Amino acid sequence: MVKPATPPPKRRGRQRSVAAEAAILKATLELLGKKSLNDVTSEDIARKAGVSKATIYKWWPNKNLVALDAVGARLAIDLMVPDTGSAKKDFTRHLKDTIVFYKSPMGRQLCQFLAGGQNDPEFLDLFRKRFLKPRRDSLLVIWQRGVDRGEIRREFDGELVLDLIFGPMVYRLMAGHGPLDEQEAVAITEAVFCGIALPIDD
Amino acid sequence: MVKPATPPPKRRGRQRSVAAEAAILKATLELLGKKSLNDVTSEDIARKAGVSKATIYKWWPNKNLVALDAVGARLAIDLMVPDTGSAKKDFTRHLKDTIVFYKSPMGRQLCQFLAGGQNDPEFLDLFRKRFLKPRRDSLLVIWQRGVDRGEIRREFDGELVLDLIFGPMVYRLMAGHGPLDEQEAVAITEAVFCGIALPIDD
Amino acid sequence: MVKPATPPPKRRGRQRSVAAEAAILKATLELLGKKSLNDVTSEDIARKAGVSKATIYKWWPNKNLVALDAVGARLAIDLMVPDTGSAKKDFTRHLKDTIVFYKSPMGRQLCQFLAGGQNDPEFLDLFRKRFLKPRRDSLLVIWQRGVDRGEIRREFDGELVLDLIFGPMVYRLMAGHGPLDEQEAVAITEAVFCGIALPIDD
Amino acid sequence: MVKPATPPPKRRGRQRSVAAEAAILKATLELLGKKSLNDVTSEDIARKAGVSKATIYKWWPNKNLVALDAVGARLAIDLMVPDTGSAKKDFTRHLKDTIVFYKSPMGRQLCQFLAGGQNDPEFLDLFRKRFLKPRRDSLLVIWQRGVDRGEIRREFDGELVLDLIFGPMVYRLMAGHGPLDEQEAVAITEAVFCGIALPIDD
DNA sequence: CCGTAACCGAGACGGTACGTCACGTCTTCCA
DNA sequence: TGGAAGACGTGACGTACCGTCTCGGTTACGG
Repeated sequence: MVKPATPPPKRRGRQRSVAAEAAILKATLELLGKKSLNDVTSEDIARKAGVSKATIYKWWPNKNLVALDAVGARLAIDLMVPDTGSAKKDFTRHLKDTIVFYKSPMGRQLCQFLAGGQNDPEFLDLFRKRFLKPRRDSLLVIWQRGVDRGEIRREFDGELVLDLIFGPMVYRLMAGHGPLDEQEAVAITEAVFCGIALPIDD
Repeated sequence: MVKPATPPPKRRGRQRSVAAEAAILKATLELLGKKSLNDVTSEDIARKAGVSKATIYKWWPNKNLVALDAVGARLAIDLMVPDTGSAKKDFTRHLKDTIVFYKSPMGRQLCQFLAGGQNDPEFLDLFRKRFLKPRRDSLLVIWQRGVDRGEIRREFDGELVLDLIFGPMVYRLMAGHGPLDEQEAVAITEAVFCGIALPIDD
Repeated sequence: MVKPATPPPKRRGRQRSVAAEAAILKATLELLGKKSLNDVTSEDIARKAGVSKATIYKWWPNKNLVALDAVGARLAIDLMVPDTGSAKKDFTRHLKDTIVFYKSPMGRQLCQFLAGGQNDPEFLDLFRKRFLKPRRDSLLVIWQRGVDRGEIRREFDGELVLDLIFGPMVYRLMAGHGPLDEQEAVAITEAVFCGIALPIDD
Repeated sequence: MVKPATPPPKRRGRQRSVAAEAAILKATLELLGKKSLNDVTSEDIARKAGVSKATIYKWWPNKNLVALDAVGARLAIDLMVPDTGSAKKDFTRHLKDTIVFYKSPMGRQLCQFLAGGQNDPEFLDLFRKRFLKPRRDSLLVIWQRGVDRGEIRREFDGELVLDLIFGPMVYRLMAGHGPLDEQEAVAITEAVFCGIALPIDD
């Protein structure tokens, strides 16, 4: 799956089992709903998927990448970006949704992956490419629209804007040092858009 | 050390070896400069400190908490907060310094700890209490001064302000999806203070 | 090996490595020739056998039972019982051989096992079943022939006869309080067969 | 205790605590009634005796020798040898008593010591000198009387006679492969005195 | 009658082996 | 020839007991 690329052009012998792959991803996803990434063992996955451990390692170089695919495949679906006509509203809306999802047991994976990536640069890289990048690219659309409509100042890089908005969420998700709910989402976008400085209304 | 609490004024029996504790923390710190937290084994620490593994486990429930103490003890020193007369300048200054430190090999620990904490709530909790909290409390002073001087709007919670400023840094440190240097530090505080929205008026 | 029971006619998956098992037993045997049973560590065995410690513990519950199998497998070979036509000569002959063997560095295992068994009833039980019993059963043949030929009084239990002959040897082997050589072997069987009492010749 | 030898001619400083020593021996003895020798840890003894571990190691080189002293001190008392006028009766009587004692929970120490001695020649040596030798010397008296009275053939060494009688018991105590009771005691001495061979004459 | 040496309890220490766990690889047989 | 079963080597884990070593404090001799 990591390198699906070209669909197999027909090979001799038994063909790769699509069922096995699906079972592996499904099992991984379910397990990740219950345990943290590194409490899920490769044997857990194999057993639950009714699959051999060797089959897993045949197609993925390690456990983490299985999880990445499992979560990635799933989230590819629900990538939809609001378009209310206001960048601020769009960001607020998306931030709220994102927070709700990532706080759910099924959604802690973002943190798990970031955590896993700290000890595995290769994995972190893939995580960015296959997980983060697509989402961020979608969100950049909001930013671009905002800039185009004259809602957002041009001098700030789009990437930076995303980090200004989602960085605080990521921080709180990972460190858990403060509340994280719809109210915070509103406050964050409000602050990012309007700034925390008092107008120097001399 | 994890629970030093009240240092008992006089205890019977052989006193806990200060040398051993110091050696453990020192060794841990040095090892953390070279390897990631979970590549440092308890035996590494024991060997390098010239200490028995059992001694480590007598005082710390696991390796992570040793590392926490090691780093904590060290950083307790260099907690100093700028005071230029401008909250924005103070935050910018501190953000720059912090970025430099956390990007150094010796400073990756913040990420390691956040990563470790994802699989160990108890550890995460302690990390917040003993590592995060003191730093944040110090930084709140900057915010408070800003509010008092009329530089910062009262309606934003101080904790939120910290996350607005440091969240983006944490995010980039952990995910590595974008650059992180002095220039970014300036851009972040600029954006957080002034907002990314275009003034509507003209 | 500890519970080979019925060798399953065909099993799925990778078969248990005969080479590994043989290497383990061989290594154990060699180590036992040099050190006492409890100076031989499981890591010694693993290293010398080029095998993982986990593999050892997969098949044997502990080190002692490995040793038991190692020695047992070896001694299964040289179980041969003399048949000179005289029970007394047979016993004497066998006692001599046995003494020579058990006094050799490679043969101290009987004592090691008896020693180990004092702290582990389960091990002692297995030692009896897999080590002692077969040897004693073989030796009972000598006794039976003696009874059949009218050389030995019927009123003594065969088991008791074995203990009368081998008990003194075991005692001296373990306690080391007296010499133990061919001469003693002769004296023991002589005494056991003819008694130490003076005939009341009147 | 191990080397009391000459009572100290008066030393400066605090005197050795008789109470501590007694407590250690008492505690050891009680623990040996419940657990096997090497399940009794030095800390068990220290705790139960209300004594410091260092105090133990100050006077005894290791745990086993403490146990030896503990048991030795106790058994020094009940060394009494029957004198019925018949060596065979005397031996039978003593064998019965001995079996009863050694089969009791408190009396398993003989086996424990022999077991412990297999890995510690020095300990085994001391065990022989301080435990075995005195008992055997006492029992030799029975043998000597038997010889003097013309009950026992002169050509057998006294030491050998003891092993003929007590070897089977030791063997069964340690290996547990056969019953051991009064009946066996009678059978053993009967066999040893009269021999197991059928008289050839008729 | 005071100093000092030898003792004592408590308990921390370095060391060594234990048996367990998860990883990712390898081997065998079956479909 | 792909895949399930499952055994394998590796290497870290945290625990247990050993016998040693400080501590602070307690006798009791000898000056």
